[in-house]
Order: sequence, then C-alpha cells, then structure tokens
Amino acid sequence: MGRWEPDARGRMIKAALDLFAERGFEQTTAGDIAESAGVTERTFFRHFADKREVLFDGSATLERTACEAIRSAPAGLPPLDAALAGMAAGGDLLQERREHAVRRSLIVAATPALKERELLKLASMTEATTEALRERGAPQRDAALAAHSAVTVFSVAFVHWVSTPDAPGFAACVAETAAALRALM
Amino acid sequence: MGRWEPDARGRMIKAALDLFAERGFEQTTAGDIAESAGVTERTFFRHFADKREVLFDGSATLERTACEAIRSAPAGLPPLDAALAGMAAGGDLLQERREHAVRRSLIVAATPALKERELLKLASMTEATTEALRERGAPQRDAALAAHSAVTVFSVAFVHWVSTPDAPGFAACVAETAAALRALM
DNA sequence: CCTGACGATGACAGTGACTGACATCAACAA
DNA sequence: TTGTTGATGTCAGTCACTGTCATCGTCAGG
Repeated sequence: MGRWEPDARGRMIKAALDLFAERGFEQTTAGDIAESAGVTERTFFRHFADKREVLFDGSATLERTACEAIRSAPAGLPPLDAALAGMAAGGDLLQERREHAVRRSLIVAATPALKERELLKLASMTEATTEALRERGAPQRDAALAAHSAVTVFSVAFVHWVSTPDAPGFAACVAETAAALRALM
Repeated sequence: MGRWEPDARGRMIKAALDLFAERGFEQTTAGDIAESAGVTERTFFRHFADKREVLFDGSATLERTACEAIRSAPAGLPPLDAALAGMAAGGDLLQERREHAVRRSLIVAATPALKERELLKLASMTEATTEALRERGAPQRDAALAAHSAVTVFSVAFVHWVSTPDAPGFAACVAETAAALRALM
C-alpha cells in the first residue's frame, strides 16, 4: 500500500462525473475535481492527459474488446459482418454498466467539447477496426468503408439503446440497425 | 473604409496557414498569428472562437452547399442517393480550391487537435444532412444512417482525391466510393 | 536492521488559450 | 455638428496544462 489512499484515479473519475453532472463541464475546474478526490491538480494531470480524458477511461478497453472479437471471428465472414460482431462485443461491455454509460452519455451530449473528444475516440475505433479487417485480408478501401459503417451502426444503435428504458440487449440494437442500413443500400 | 487595413479575417487565415505549415500548430501561438496579420491577439479571438477555428472558415459554406443540393434533389430519389448528391456538390466546392484544400488537409492530418475539430465539423454535416433528409420524408433512423453513410463516403473519397495527384473529379471519387460501399453490403 | 533505488505524490513557478470591461476613433446618419 | 455604430486596441484576470524539484512510504539487497 502506498502512502496515500488507494485508487486515486478511480476517485477522480467518480468526482468528475459527479461534478460535471452537478455544475457542468465548463463550470468545473481541474482543481475542483482534484480537491474533491483528495489530490492535487498536478496529480490529476499526471493521470489524465487533459480535463476531457477523465470521462474516457474505458475507451481503450472498448476498442481492444471490439478488435479482439473481430480477429476471432470466423475467417469466412465478410468484412462488414466481422466488424459488426466487434461492435456487438463492445456493446456487451457497456451493457455491464448500463447506468454509468447512460449517465455519462448525458453529460457528453450536453457538452460540445466532450462530444468532440467522443468523436475522436470513435475515429480511433474506426481506424483500429480498419486495421483488424485488413489483417483478415480485406483491401484497404473495403476495410475502411466496412469499419466506418460498423461504427456508424454502433453509434446509431447506442443512441437507441440509451433512449430506450427497457432496452433489448445492445447486440439486438446493433442487429436491428445493421438490417436497416442494409435495406437503405 | 475603416481605420485599418481591410480583410483582417482573411489575413489571419492566411497567416495561420503559413505559420502552421512552417512551425506546426502547437508551436504557433495565437499572438504569433495576430502579429503576423497586423492585429492584436484580442482581435484574433473576436473573429475565431478558438485557435483551431481559423482553419475551418469554409466548413459552414460546405455544409450549406451540401444541404441545398439535397433539398433540390428530385423528390423520388432515395435518401442515400440524395445525400450522395449533396456530398458531390460539396466536393465541387473543394475542387475549386484544390491546392488550398490539399495544403490544409496536410496540416490537419498532422495535428490531433485539428483532426478532432474536423471530426466535429463532419458530425455537424452529418446532423444537417440527417435533417435535410427528414424534410424529404425519410424516417429518423433511415435519415441518420444515410447521412452517416454519405459522410463516410465523402471522407473516404476525400482521402483518395487528395492523395491522387492527377485526380479525377471529386464527384467521380464519390461515385466510385459509393459503389464500393454498396458492394460491401 | 540499514540503505539505496523506485514510484506516486506535493509544491510551485511559468506559458499560453481565452474572456470581460473599458477606451478609441473613423465612418455614417440625423 | 453631433450622436451612434462597429471594429479595434489595451489590460487585467482565470484556467488548462507543463517542467522541475522535493518528499516519503515501500521494497530489495546486504
């Protein structure tokens, strides 16, 4: 055990979520979050590259989970289907902490600066997905298009999943949304 | 005529592009840009909401152009095709200033903070496109999916158009990319 | 038990992005 | 002639973020 209370990182994440929900993102300083978590502002910036990142701690895990699912999908599966399997796997992760995901999404939706960061994370997921599809043999452009489409489905499905109180599983939302997309083409 | 040299805004945009290309975005302060354009830093922030915005002056026009094209598309055209027509119209705008578009895209691609802002602009274009498609009678989810798909095509086509020296027209890139997307489904 | 490397944190000064408030001054209208 | 307007300058202030050095439990080696 260290000299200080353990899990400073977790405390900062929780404090940030609470404060952002109460006063809003802009009205909360990094110092406020740090103080509320019992650390200094400097420590906050040692854990998070910037003030926004404190709300995106799980995004790397989400991306990794999705990519692993894609890599372990049957070799014969077409790129888009493989990518969608990845999105469904990522969705399972959110499903395990639905309440947190919903609360967080409300804050993000209310703050342009956070929306912007979320888009960057989605773009990162798109790039990672593209790479995973390339490893399966898809040509660059097909991989990019399938990845973009899958992430689109993920986003649209997420909005539906969040706004539906008694939601079916996230995977079901993905399947439904994917079907609608195919119908449009 | 005012008390000062005219077109302060245009001078700042040009100065920013030059300085970002020379030293990079982070190594250039807002004060540097202002000084180089012969104004004060305060004036810079009166014209641009933040340092990034100076590189996104044309995005509102691009969005408006695309939406107008969608609204004036034949009523019977399916949502995706109408949206793609909008993207092609937007592409024509870039085509008129290809050199500027390419130079700018290099800077944006090299700077995560600018990439992030670009994603926000694309998201805005997606939302506007969704709304335009809804006005044509498309249900919400179909409109959102078609808009996302069209903007995806726009992005992928743009990368190809930029990286191809003797490019065919932007509209041709859009058509080609759209065909590839349809083939994936 | 002593000791030195290690790792997480605190303390503090500094830069730069951005904002609010007020002053200035050419152009233009009454 | 005078009052208004609009774009700008000036200046002080907050806050995001960084570099640097000091601190002090922990743990391995002696």
